[in-house]
Amino acid sequence: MATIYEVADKAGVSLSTVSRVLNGKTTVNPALKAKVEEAMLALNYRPNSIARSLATSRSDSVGILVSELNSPFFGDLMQAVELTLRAADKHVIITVGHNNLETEQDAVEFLIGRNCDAIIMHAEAMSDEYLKTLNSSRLPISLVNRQVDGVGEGCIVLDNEKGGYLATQHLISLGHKNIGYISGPSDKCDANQRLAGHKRALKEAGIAFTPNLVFEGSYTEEDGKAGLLELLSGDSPFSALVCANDWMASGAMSCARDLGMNLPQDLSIVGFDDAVFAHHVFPRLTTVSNPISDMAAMSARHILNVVYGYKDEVQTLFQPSLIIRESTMAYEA
Amino acid sequence: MATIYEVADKAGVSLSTVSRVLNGKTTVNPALKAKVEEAMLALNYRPNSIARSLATSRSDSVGILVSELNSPFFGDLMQAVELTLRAADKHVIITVGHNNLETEQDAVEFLIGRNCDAIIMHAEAMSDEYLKTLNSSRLPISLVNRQVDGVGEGCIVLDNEKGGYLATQHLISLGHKNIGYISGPSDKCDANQRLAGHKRALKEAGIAFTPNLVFEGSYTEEDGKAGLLELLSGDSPFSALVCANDWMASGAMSCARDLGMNLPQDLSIVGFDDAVFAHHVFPRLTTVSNPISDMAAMSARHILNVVYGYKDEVQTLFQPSLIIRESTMAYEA
DNA sequence: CTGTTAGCGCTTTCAT
DNA sequence: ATGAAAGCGCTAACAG
Repeated sequence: MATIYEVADKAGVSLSTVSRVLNGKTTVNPALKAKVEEAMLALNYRPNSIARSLATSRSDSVGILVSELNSPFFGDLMQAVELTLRAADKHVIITVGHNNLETEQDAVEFLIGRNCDAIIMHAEAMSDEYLKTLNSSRLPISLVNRQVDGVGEGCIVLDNEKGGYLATQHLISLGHKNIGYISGPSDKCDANQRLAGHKRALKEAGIAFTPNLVFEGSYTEEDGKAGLLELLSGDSPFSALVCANDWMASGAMSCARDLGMNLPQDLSIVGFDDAVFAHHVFPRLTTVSNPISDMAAMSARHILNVVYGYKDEVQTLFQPSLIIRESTMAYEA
Repeated sequence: MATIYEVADKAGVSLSTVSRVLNGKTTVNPALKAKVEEAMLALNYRPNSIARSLATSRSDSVGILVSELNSPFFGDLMQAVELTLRAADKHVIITVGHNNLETEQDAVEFLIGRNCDAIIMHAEAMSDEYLKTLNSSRLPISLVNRQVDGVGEGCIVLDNEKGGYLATQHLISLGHKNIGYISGPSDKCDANQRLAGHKRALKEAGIAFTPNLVFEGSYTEEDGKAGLLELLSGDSPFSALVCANDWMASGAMSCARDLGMNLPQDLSIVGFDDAVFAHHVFPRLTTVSNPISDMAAMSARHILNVVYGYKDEVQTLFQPSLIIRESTMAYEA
């Protein structure tokens, strides 16, 4: 790989001149500039971004931290961030936290070591403290799906409470009165908010909340199944079920079918997230949309503002909306 | 961030000593070593991998090039590579090619500029030439799902022909004689191989190949629909359909249902890849497994061998297998 | 075994 | 507008 020296040599100028045409910040004599460009072409010169990064302690790339690489949710998140940043000529460095504290911290240190200009993350295990400290160091962060005081506009969140409300309210409007709820893990803030929304809808409709009718899962397909089984074995009957995400809804659906139930006649089910497969399941799943792509893009935009001097509006709170498909129907006595 | 100088200072040694304990290649006086480690701890020292990379032109990280970030297929690929490499303490830098020549080349140059020690890629647009050149430069590459002479063991491929054969053969064994085929784009090698397998199964069973019964799509859900419609409008009836991937199968299935067909009674369908959603569709999809995770992991292992001195066996050809679910059934006259 | 000294390829004052 | 020179944080000969 040709270096800037060789280019300077070939063009008969100093390396600072080459550097200048490279960065285009200051003006360079057109004639020299042409020579330099010619030399770069001839030598097939590619600037070494490592060297540049060492010299500037910038890198024109932002880190992303996701929990998993192979989930539709994180797929959408990564895709949106990458697209937004690519449009601004920034690169993206993806790391994985595997939902584990140590791995998440490793990932962040990797990114710091790589001179990332900022980090966009979906951190599940890290403490608020750590995140706050991180953000107040010279490395801006943006948190998707998590609210941490002290990170301010960097937090891009969904109104989960509203989503939970929407799901349950939909069922109530369909005439259901006994509604089961399969929740996410209670140490996840989004899970609690969704559940809170569920309770609010119940309360608003004058329906008493029945603790027996909620099962706490961990967002997996298996837990959807386990949850349904558990709820069914209890002594509180129900004609509808809301699941705090689509995976659990899918698990509950196939379990219900295995049990010989007819969907949605015997049980109305609503999910949450509108994952890609929501319209693949049968019956197609009524769910609450989670505009993760928009949120991720916004997160990227915030970073663009903060570190690269852009001046776009940023919206920090996103609204979910109900997507009615075929997995829910009116209550039949 | 503390530098190696400050550590050396604090520990009262030279920076080379610090460098030595850092890399652990040569022996260092235990007493000094302890001092250094203490100093590192006190200063919360983190080596700057950029600087190290500039000095060594190595980076302990390997690049990955995928076509998309948000597809189950590439999700599995990335996940497997990341896991394998993480276990060997290597990092991964992911880039996206968007199925576009220029973007793919950009991505590769980004990776080169970042001093990646190797690249694992699923390159769709790049020419064999380019790939070969790349590989013969000092940067080893590994190609998943693509065979390029000159890259040798770096090519990790699936026996696509076998897969196509399996799919069709399954249908034939079920008594079907008129079998539609929705193919992938004919400029994709895997698509052609799968089709070739289909033809072989037909021939072996003494069934004449009917060009009218094949539709060329581009692996999208929409094309599954378009394909079915096109085939249905033709004058060659068929009782079964093989789709060259699960997306198209899914599209064909929902289209068929929209048309009022009963599945699988009116039409048996088999897919290819065994994507996550294959068991979400209804009826659950009979398909051909594509062991992409294993292949990706193998690809990583090959890189580990070539650039980091590991000595594992590598297998370059993988076999697909038939996964029978509920979307296919015996032919009824 | 330890310290000194050059770089790695580029940016960035500082003069000119 | 251009060039010379210092330095980003680290590794790797080379002496000692």
